[in-house]
Amino acid sequence: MAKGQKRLTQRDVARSIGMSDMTVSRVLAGRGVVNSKTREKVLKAVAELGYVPNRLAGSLASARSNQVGVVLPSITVGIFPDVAAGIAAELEKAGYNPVIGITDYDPDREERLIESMLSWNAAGMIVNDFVHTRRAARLLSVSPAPVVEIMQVAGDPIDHCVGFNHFEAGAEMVRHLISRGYRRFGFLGWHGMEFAASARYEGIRTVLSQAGFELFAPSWYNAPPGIQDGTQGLSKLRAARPDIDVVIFGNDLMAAGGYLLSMKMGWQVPGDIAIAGFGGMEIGQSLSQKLTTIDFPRQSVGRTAARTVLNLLVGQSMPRVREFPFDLVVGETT
Amino acid sequence: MAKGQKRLTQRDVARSIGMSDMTVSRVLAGRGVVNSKTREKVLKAVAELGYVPNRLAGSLASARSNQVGVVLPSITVGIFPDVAAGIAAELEKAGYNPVIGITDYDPDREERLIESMLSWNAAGMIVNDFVHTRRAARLLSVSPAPVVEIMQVAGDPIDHCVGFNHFEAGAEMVRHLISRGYRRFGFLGWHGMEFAASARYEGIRTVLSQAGFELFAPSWYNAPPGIQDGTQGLSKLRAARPDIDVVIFGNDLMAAGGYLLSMKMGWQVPGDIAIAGFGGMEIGQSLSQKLTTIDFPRQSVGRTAARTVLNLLVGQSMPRVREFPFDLVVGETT
DNA sequence: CTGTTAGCGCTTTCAC
DNA sequence: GTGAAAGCGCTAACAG
Repeated sequence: MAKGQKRLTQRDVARSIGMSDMTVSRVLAGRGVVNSKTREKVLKAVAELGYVPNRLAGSLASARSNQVGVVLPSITVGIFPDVAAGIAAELEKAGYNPVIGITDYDPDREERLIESMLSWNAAGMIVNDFVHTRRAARLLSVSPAPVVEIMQVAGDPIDHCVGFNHFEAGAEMVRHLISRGYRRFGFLGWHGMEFAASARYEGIRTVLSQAGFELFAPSWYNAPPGIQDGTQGLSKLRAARPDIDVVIFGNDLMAAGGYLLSMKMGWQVPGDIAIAGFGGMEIGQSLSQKLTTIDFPRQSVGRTAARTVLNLLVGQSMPRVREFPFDLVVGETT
Repeated sequence: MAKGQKRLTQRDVARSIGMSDMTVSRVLAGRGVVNSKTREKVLKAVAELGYVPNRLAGSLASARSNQVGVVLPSITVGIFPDVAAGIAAELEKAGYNPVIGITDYDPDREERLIESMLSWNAAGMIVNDFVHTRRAARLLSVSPAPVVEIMQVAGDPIDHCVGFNHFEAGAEMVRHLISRGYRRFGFLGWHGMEFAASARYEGIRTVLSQAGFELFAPSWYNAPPGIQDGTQGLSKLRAARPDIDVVIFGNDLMAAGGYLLSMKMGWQVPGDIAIAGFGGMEIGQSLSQKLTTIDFPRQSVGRTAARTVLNLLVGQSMPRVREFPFDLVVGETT
């Protein structure tokens, strides 16, 4: 391998065909007019030499960049993989690249990632939620790059936001369950740094207390829970409170875990126990009975967040707050 | 918001405390010696002004970068989310950032992403598998950045590789199943652009044909299959060949789908039908019966790939090929 | 349509 | 321990 060779420059390309570097720049950047024969000569030389432009230099000189910073708590959990995929797909169509950073739910890490991305002249920033360290928030608001905060809409965006009304999602789920006749509610979830989940829980709690129904919410997890947390959680919950007639799980993974336990134990769903989740993940719709859940258009939010950045970049004005509708999916488990 | 203001420079910081920009540079870059009082003055000014260094300029001048390009087919499918998380975690510990690109199993997109990352002076590159366009391979091998190809080990790496012997994983699974007494094998999976999956299939096919047993592999999917593909696939397979006594699924998601179908239909597992998967995903271990599968240490591969890049960057030599062991997980479904 | 000049914001190198 | 000069590789702006 040629590891360690000197890198070719635009000038090398220009020299090889007896032109100035500016001409090569014009061809490669696609700005300004160039004679079509000259253009071809340039492209041929570029291909032959295997020249790769140094965008660092270009971006420094032009103060433009095609990188968009994307800072998320996780790329493995819940709706984030799909959101990230949506962002990546939309950016790529426009010739932009996502630079993805994972905070692992740590605000300081988020701050560092944001700083790092801004220091690389990110053209725009997509970050999770409204909660940032004071410094991170300052960096974002001071930066000339457009900023889109995703997932939630109930808050005051630094710049722009696109997401869901999670409080309302929780509320809607409860209204459905009440209309189905359920009266004794259980909840299993986490809400550590997952503020959208907390908002959903608030919605659940509020509507239930308004309606005068009880909510039994015994266990909280301090990491994003999975299938087995749902299984174990439901097992304990039932032991403690056999009278609970419906359990709302913080996400579809947990709900699936709860459902699988119910099957194993021979509990009738619904009947002995009803089950609901959040997220609209494939697993919930793949069980023997389809899970009742709230489906969030995950890819769409990602795509819209990306489009918002891209549009702002070309000077098009965008609504500060973009709320996406969610879908109550009435399955067979309630 | 202050969108659109002129960006602060090192010189602004220097002026504000009556020093030269070089001194600020030394403090911020941590190179060279600076009087400790001067250092503090600089840091104070930096914090007060909210100065964020322009790494573009720094990296251009120093020809150094802390960005590592990571090019994967997907971040939502199979083992990739965990691999990516492992890479990100390890890079971050060392003060490096991953720049993640998603090819969606498109070689041309991979080429574009690789070019883009190299043009940003990526310090290193982590890419999936050994299959690239000719130009992408050339760009990687010509680049001064260390390159690590991940997932597979059976091949000739451009530079370095870390991954699994997928052929052997398939072979091992079949040996286990044969030892359990199964004789009529079914397989459901895809192997479009997922070369690791193809290698596993080859392992399966080879061992079976050596042993003289039949393999019925009717349906191929042209996208990464999920739970429901497993359900539908098994349903059709059973209709066509009720005598098949064990089905190997290309991944644990499909296997879970097959298992859930079996529960629903009242097929005994194993007995009426045995089920095996690949991946070691949570879902397989969360079913009423634990799934027999091959567990790949996904995070570890990511971490090791990252460490390989980081070590090469500091001049430490690394083995060209790093093979990770996998685990046969004997569950209750075979 | 093409070339020249200047400079992006930083770091390297060499003085002092 | 600190500063001055030069330059990384490209593009903006202007000249021709």
